[in-house]
Amino acid sequence: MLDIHFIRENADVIKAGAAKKRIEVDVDRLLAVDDERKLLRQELDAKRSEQIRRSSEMQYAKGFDREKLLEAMRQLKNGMTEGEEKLKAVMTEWQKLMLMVPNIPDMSVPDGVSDAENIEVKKWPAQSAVEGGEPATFGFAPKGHVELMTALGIADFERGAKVAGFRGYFLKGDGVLLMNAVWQLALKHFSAKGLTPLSVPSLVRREAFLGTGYLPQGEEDLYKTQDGEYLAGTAEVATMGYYMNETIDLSVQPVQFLAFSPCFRREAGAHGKDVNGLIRVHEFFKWEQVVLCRAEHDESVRMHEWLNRNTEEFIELLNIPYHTVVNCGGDLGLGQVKKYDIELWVPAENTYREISSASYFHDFQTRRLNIRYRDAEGTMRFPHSLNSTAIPTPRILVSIVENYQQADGTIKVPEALVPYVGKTVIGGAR
RNA sequence: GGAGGCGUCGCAUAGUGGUCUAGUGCACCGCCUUGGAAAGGCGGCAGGUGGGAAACCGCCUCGAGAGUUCGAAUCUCUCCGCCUCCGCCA
Repeated sequence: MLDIHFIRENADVIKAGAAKKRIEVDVDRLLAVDDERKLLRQELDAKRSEQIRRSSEMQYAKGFDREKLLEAMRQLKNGMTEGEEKLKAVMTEWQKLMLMVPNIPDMSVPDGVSDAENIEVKKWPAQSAVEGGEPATFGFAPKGHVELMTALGIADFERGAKVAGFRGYFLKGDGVLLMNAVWQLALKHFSAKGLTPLSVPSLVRREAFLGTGYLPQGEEDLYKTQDGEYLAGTAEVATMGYYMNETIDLSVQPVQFLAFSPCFRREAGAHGKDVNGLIRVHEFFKWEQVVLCRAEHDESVRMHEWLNRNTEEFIELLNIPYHTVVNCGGDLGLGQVKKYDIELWVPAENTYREISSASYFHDFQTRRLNIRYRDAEGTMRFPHSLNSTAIPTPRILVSIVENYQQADGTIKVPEALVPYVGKTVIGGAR
């Protein structure tokens, strides 16, 4: 949510921003409703003021005076009830419209409709081994992770579907060790960056979803319980909710969390996509970086680069080819100002696949969540919020097993993971 | 799952229908006093929101929302949270 004063003064900027994001919003309607809101409020305030004045006279009034006062108060109250009802109706529309106003994308965000128009800003390793600029070289035709993992008995998709349904999976044996090794390495790497580990709820009440911007628009993508909670698709929701309705202290340092949680996604709009394997599943586990910092654009930009770089470094530890893209306007969410995606090389598909997403929001989320801090001058302000994937599992296993596969179908364990897996090769002689 | 209790300013507490512009203590900030401090004295000390150039003025908020009333921190209902006891349970 944006500040209504800001919207009033910058209606054209908002409209241009929404157009860049390909989001429809009726700013003019909002401004008209807001005018009405202010007018009704003023009328009502004047009446309330009179009511308060009169009712204090009431207690001392006797006999005829009292009767007269009572009658006057009744009429005043009738007028107030009418005004209150009008205001309530106006406020309902006002709030609905306010929740629809998107945050403004940064100048540096490229124009474009969909992820197809995201722009590569970095490729690693810098010199790709293969002509055409693509990174992976094998002396053999690389297999896909479903085939590899099934053959090694470290994942079971048939039984996954039998037990959990569409997009179900089991990890087994070294598959579990590999996932656990990624968690261990992530905990070590990101903690060392100064992030505080946080284990967070996945079962979360509606409020934090509204606050982070996943609701009201994203209802379709969420699982809901019979008690009214939702299953979060990311630890961001609960982590941002952590300080909701609180005043935090940012005088010493930003809030920096490394949150872990199971994640649940209905993938309602993606029925035909990635139907096999570990790329797109309904439940998974993710480490997420979440930051609250001072409400300064430069600070947001600095933290954004830092968060994204943290994840790039982690991928470099695993030594998997990747590139980083800056997302175009049409690929940005309602609250996002700018977003980077990190995409890892998936040899069997001969393409990069998204593994991480780093975004900043300015005060869009904290305003909705009512998280505040006192700045150096003592003024209450909404901090800036950012979040970025640290690492998702089991999706990362796709790139690990495909990039580290050997001709005989065994998988070399990335060096950084060896201490946690406890072996150098998965599969082969036992 | 059952029974009961409780949510008031940063913290602690007072307040059971109008005199509440929510009092008091602690903490915090400024000043006085002091060689410096403590103690003491004086003053300040909530967040929103609307009007105004400003001074200032109006309105809202006693967990949240709805209701009763001319008038609600106070009465009623619903929800949220916390505590105690019983039951069940990893």
